[in-house]
Amino acid sequence: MARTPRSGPYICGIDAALDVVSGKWKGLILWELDAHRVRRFSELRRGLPGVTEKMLTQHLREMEKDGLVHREVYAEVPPRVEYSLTEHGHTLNQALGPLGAWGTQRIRREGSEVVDVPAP
Amino acid sequence: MARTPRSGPYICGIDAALDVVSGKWKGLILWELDAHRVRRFSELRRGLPGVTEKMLTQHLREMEKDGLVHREVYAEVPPRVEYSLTEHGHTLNQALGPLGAWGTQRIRREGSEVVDVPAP
DNA sequence: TGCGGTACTTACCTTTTTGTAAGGAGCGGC
DNA sequence: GCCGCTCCTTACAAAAAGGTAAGTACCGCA
Repeated sequence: MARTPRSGPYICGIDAALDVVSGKWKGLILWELDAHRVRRFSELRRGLPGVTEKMLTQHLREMEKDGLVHREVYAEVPPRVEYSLTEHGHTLNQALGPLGAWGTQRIRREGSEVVDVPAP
Repeated sequence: MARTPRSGPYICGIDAALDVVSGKWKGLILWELDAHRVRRFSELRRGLPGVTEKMLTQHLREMEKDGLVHREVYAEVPPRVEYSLTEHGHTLNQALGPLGAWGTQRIRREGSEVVDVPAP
């Protein structure tokens, strides 16, 4: 998604919402953070099979800028950084609920493969 | 979004749903078709300020393949083609409802510009 | 001394998506 | 005859998104 011509002008709410969720891993990041409340960088990486460190940081930074996730850095060695959903991130996730249900139906209809990621 | 490695494997429903809605104009197309029930190609084009004919056909074809829109061709001269939502397209739109509301809130929060498209 | 673990950044390259411009088929109107 | 209308298609070009690989800094452990 474009980063520069960001933040509108939007034609409708869908537009504005899709803007913050579209990105290869954002849906999953939201899902992971919602399921676990708090996750460290490496936990997220392990939770998203195939994501690279670069993409993960990039997406997390964008979501932070969009006010969806909170980033807490602990000045320790080795470093520890914890990510969690903000209030807005949480409400977004709730708004995504029906969409997720629709998607699940679609998967069922199409008989597409689904990769199941076991929640630890 | 990728067209070739389509239809999964998906990790969750959100994933599957976002796959069919991500595309620069898909949200708006859905919105237009939901608001007017039936629209001709040229009406859609006029309804989506800035869309090119190529992108519009491309997106409509993908959405047709995804079972979201129905395409009715009338063998007339000049040609007439009417687009409408299928049952799945309709339920998708309903599932997008909460997301749209969230987006509207976000726009309000951020004070982003919104381009209002007058519904004819 | 060298390796592993953490959480990144940076430079570079490939793939995907979007845009630009042009053409086409058939008919009515001037 | 030529223009305009409709709904596209095609070739090409630009922009954006994603991916690869390497490097950084600090410490504990063997």
